Amino acid sequence: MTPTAEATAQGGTTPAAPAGPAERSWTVGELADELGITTRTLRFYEAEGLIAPARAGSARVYDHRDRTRLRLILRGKRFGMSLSEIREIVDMYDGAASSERRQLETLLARLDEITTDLTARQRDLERIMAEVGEVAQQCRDRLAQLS
Amino acid sequence: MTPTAEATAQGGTTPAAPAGPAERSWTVGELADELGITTRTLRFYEAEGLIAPARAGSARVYDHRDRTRLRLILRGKRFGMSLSEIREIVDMYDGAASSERRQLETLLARLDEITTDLTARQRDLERIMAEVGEVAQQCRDRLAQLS
DNA sequence: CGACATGTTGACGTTTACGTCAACGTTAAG
DNA sequence: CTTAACGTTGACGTAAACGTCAACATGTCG
Repeated sequence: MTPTAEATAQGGTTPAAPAGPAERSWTVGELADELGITTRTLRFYEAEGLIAPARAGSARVYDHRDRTRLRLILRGKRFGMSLSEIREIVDMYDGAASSERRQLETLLARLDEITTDLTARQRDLERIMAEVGEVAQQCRDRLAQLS
Repeated sequence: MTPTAEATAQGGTTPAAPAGPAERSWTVGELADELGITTRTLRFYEAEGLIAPARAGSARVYDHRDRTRLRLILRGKRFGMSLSEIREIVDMYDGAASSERRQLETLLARLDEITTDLTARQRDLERIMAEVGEVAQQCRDRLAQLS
């Protein structure tokens, strides 16, 4: 329904648009390509409440905010967070604009926990890198021994 | 079968054993408790070829090497590696004792790749921490505004 | 000697994070 | 107007990483 004037904001560089900072938008396919994921994944994340792109009729329309959020999500994934953990965090980005003291305080407390966890992970990472480095050194030593 | 003299190495502190540095060993349950995982997980890792504990009859007997390896495995898991990736790495720990030039060289190359990946993850982590820190700061600002 | 704790091997169930169709609507080109 | 490209919503399949349960052996305490 309503297929009237939906095809807005397309031309990359609107020459001299006086009242708009060239609001770029993406389709599922475009964004999926750019992020190196599939459209299925994007729809899945939406169903899981991780993102909520606008719609042009029934088609999804992603903006900069969505894109940023997605990159955050993928970054979280890359170092082992589950989608529900990620959702918890990205939801906080919205919650930080709250104006209720109680809500802000519990949010801050949770952020502290997360920071603690992240710090621990950082240490884990350093240890792993150190150990990988050790093994590499052993390799080099052995190679040297083989003159 | 062969349930003869298997119950070795039990008493924590053999009073004055002259020729042994008190080789400690663990049962599945003990090790699972210590590592905060279940016995099922330990058996699963074994089936997947990640560890190969000794046997006393049919019972599994883990030594220090197994325990170290397990901690490595869990460390890897904690920051998002799959079990097959982990297996690849822990196998290298054994491979580093090789004496074949070719093998050592491919191993070193792989270790370089891994290091690159780990470095990338480190950056991801730093970014996430920075962003979480920003959100926390926003919270504090808003709390301050509520005087 | 019987109960109980702990071990063993299957075999099957479950959750997460998507992949893979199928069936359909909508512009864009030829 | 047909075809093709891209979008939509289900519905079902799947691989990884265990959990759960059954059926059994073994050692030990009272």
